[in-house]
Amino acid sequence: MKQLLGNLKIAVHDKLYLKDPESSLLGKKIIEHSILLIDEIGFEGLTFKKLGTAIGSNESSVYRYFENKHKLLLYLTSWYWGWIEYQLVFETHSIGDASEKLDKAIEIICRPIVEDSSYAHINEVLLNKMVINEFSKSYLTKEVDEENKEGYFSIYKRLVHRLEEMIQTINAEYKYPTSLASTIIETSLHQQFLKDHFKSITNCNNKISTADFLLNFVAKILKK
Amino acid sequence: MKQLLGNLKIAVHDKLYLKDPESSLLGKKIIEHSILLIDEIGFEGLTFKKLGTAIGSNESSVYRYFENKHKLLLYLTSWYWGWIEYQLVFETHSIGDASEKLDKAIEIICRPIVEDSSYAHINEVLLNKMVINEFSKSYLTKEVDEENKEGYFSIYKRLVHRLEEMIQTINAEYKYPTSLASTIIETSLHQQFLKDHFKSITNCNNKISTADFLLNFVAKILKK
DNA sequence: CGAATATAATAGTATTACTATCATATTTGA
DNA sequence: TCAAATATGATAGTAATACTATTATATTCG
Repeated sequence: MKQLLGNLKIAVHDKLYLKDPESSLLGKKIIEHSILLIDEIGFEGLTFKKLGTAIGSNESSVYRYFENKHKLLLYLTSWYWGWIEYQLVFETHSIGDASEKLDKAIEIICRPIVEDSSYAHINEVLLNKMVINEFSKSYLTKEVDEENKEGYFSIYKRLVHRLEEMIQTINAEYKYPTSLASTIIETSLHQQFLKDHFKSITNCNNKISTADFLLNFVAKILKK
Repeated sequence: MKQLLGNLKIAVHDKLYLKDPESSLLGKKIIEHSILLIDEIGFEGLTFKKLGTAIGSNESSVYRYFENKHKLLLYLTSWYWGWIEYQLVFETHSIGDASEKLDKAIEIICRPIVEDSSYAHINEVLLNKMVINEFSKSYLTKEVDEENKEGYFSIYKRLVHRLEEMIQTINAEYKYPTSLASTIIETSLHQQFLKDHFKSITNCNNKISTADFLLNFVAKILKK
């Protein structure tokens, strides 16, 4: 993985930033500390003023990279899904059997994150936590339709379509491949959240993983 | 339904308000217009100042009923789940067959909302839209654990447990009844949202309902 | 009818979410 | 290498938000 992704830049929609944060040290510090700060105080608590202080600079420097914190959230979540997508594509590429392929994909989506040293400024473990807690907020807005039209969610949607294709290959007669694909991703995040905060309404825990639940689930649904 | 619920007050956790909005005309107007206003401008756009104007009063009056808009959101979503729960309990009560019972429950959770004249000040159609768009935001916060301990989410969790019980009755060997129950509710909201905003990643539309997807889904998962 | 309670109006505060301006440092490219 | 361009840093300012506090005015209730 490390070797494969070593020099790959995760391509995020370029209207999500004013200046590419990957293009400078300061930009990378913004990304780095936004993840750390959101983990500490939550997305609602984040302000560009605090983020400015965290990077040893001030508000105005952050505003030169991102219009507002909503765009920053879109940037971070897009990056995350892009990163997951690469792993999924590379790690399932050589698998011939469709069922095995989908299982692997589910494992990749659900597995505990390990840090990827290719991106030194990004703490993937915390970024995953952030996606679990904040991703929904990136689209549950009044502006979702415009922003969707702009293409801000295309990486996420593409990931859903990759799962959909696998599902269709396994069972072409199954009537809801797209919904099942989007449900897999949504459920992987939701059950993870429940495990951390509403233990009484999930069976997922340290012994039973979200992947176990989803693998069982998908196997039964797609059985002919 | 109307007759049954006619005089029933949906019981919402009493720490969610400072003064019970059901106890006065002004309180009911706050509830009524908060739903309308959130539909218009979204939860992020809502302020107590705007809400005050909407009810023909001002900010300070609203603050006498609710501490802040987060508590108002918790109140509204609790009320919604309580209302759904009553329907579910009454409408499935007399059904003997467990599978039939769960199917009915899913239909109730997913069905297009019709206004319930028992609660004149609540527009259930818009409230349902609000729950789809805003419910996640009520728990995706830094305070979720404390608030959960306080019992602010108990109606929602109780609803999940009602589904869980049905699932267990149908198939006692199924290993993930709680996760399946929480997934059903989450998916019903999520697929509805996708249908409205991300059509390309769902199969649900005017012809195929979210209930169709979930019914098919649950039947396969619980088949012995 | 007077006391208690609910509502309305106004004012004030700290913070947020920016925009604008200017100074200074750093890079780069002729 | 030096001037120009660009990036960063610091400060100031604004409208709006999310409240709290106070006082005045209705309303209702014993």
